[in-house]
Amino acid sequence: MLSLKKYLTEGLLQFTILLSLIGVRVDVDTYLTSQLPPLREIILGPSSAYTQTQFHNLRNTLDGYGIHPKSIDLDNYFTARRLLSQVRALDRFQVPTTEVNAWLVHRDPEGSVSGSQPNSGLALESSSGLQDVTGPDNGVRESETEQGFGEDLEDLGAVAPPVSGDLTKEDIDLGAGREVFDYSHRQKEQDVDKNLRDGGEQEDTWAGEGAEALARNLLVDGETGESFPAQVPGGEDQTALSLEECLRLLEATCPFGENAEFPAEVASITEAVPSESESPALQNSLLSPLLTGTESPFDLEQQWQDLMSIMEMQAMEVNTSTSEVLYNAPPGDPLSTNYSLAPNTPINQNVSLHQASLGGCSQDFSLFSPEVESLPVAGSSTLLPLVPSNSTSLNSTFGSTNLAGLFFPPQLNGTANDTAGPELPDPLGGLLDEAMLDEISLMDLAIEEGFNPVQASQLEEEFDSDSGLSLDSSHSPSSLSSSEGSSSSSSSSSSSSASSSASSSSSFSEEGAVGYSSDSETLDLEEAEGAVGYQPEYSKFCRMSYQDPSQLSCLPYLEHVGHNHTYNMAPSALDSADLPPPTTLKKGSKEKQADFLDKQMSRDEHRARAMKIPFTNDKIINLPVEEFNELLSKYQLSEAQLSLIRDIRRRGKNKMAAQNCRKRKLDTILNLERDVEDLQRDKARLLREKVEFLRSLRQMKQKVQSLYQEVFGRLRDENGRPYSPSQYALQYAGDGSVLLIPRTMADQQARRQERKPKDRRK
DNA sequence: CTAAGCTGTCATGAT
DNA sequence: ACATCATGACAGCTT
Repeated sequence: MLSLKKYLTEGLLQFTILLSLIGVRVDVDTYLTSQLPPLREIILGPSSAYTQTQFHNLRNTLDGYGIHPKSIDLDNYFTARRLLSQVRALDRFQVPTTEVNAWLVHRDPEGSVSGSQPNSGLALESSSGLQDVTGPDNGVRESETEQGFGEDLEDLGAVAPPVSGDLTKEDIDLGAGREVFDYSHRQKEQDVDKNLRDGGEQEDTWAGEGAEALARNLLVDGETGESFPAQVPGGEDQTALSLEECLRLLEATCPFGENAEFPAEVASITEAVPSESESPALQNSLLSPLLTGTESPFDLEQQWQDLMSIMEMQAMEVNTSTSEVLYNAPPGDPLSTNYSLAPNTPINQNVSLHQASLGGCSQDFSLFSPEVESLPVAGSSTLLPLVPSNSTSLNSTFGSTNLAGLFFPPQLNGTANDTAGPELPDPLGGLLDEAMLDEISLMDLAIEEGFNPVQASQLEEEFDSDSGLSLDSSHSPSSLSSSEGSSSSSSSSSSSSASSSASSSSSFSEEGAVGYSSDSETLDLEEAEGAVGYQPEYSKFCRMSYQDPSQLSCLPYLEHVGHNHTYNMAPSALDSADLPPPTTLKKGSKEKQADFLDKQMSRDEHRARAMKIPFTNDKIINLPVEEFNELLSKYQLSEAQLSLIRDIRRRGKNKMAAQNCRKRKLDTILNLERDVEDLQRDKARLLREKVEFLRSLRQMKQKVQSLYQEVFGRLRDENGRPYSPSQYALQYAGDGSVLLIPRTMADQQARRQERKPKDRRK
């Protein structure tokens, strides 16, 4: 019993560590990158440690089957201890989205993560498979870290296509088997694989033991997890119970004391694991061609789906706030809930996408390729030979807990495609299409700009600066307008956008101060004239029409002018007729000056002169009503003069109004143009961020997957034998604890969860 | 000579 | 009721 307890404790501890890692965000990278070959190997997969079978074999090799836990892996003690410390740091494991979000925020260096990701779940066992799988990823990832955004994109999308193309039947099968939803399908595949590799020690066909287990589960089915152990046959039941106890103990104390032995075991395992990437270069070379072209779209698609899934998960969490028992927990468990939602959930999406890719179908498929290919494909290829049972078991377990969705890339969940695939398109189709377009555009932008994920912030800044440039451009127009001298009421336009405020404000102030420059200029000229040359001009004017300004001789003309359009022609004709002859022909510079001034004068000014109006048009137009009335009252003016003055004032004001109106119009257009540009930048930025988030999410999923496998692989029953992934699965309870339950039960719960969400949605 | 743009003006409605 | 503003529509002028 003691030994059993130790084993259980070990397993629990490991699992706890895993969970903590998941929740806390362990630095897998550190382990991987750092000089800890063993762990790295374990995570990355080539090593036997990763897979249950492998681990088992390893144990046999090292210590033999019944080896005592303590003797096994003292080496790993430190590693385990480190993990444990991290775990302790975490209060409790919580799979919920919150955790996921945290990951997103604290994204680990891509290089390290990426290295683990692709391989994590799948590729562990077969060296060749591992090489294939890991090689590409590693190469890509590494390059990714330092490379630009485009490369990231490539990384995301690039890997998939090649892999898909290379996928063998086995791969496809694995993908299908992986699917969380279709458990039976998975099981069968798993069984087959196991039989081939492990000799099907514990694995029974789904129909066989699985059916029984299912039946038991049904009995237990229970809403209460407690009953569960009883359902499990013999040792399994005990195991489950013991696990529960262990969990409690862990939660209560989480001491290392007894567990010390077990950590050591972990360490040994880690060491045993081979280096992750043996043939990265080869992989890269193979993949590189594919990656370049279509990767980005694929990746984007995938990420988009991931994002969708995250959002859904969050929503689900909110909905399913109620806590649930560990065994029955599925409904309460956010993950499980999500899982149930599968079709709509990210997981489902992934699955469907994955399938599409596998099927070699349409664009969707191609889109997904990046993730799918990178992880799932590689994993599948490797897994088929090596870890059939593990992969399937993992899938099933994850599926039950929703974690599957998180952990497993679309490919892993591949089998789900069959079921979920069809459903996905409907809800997501439109969005996806849009998203795809956006993403594509984003990609274009990204490519054009060549920004890296790492450089996202920089890019944003650049964008800001760009916006500044745009502002400048906008400024130029505004400045032009200001130069034009209109006193545009830019206030309205400026108010439209804060960004524009700077430019608009500047223009505004100028405008406000100056008013229409043209007007001011004219005014200046006029005033100058008024001081010096007004009379001369006037006389000159009057010569033509002359005689008595006050008399009727001018009136006809004035009347003519007074009329709307007709007057324009008449006066101008008069002016032209009158002025040119005297001035141009015989007079010198003075004449020319006068002529120039005349030309500068507006029609109304000419008219005013013709009418001998005693004050400037500027005053007529710009004086306040009161002052204007006073001014008029000071002079005794004829009706014609008064009429002309009113018309001049009216036209002058209308002229300014028109100028303001046009300026406003122009500003509005410019602001709209700038707004469009800003929105486009924001859109591009958001898309980049989305890509980043999706990438980090994927990495986290991979981490979780690898951790799950690692923990599960270290679990031992009372006999010191590893648990069969096909028969057992780790399930996360709402309270943060982790349970080892029969796969049948897990599957059942998963199905239940699936139904609920669907119903709810409908 | 024509087209396009700019500007001034008018008519009209809103403030 | 009046003054002013805003704006569409026109027409003339300039390029």
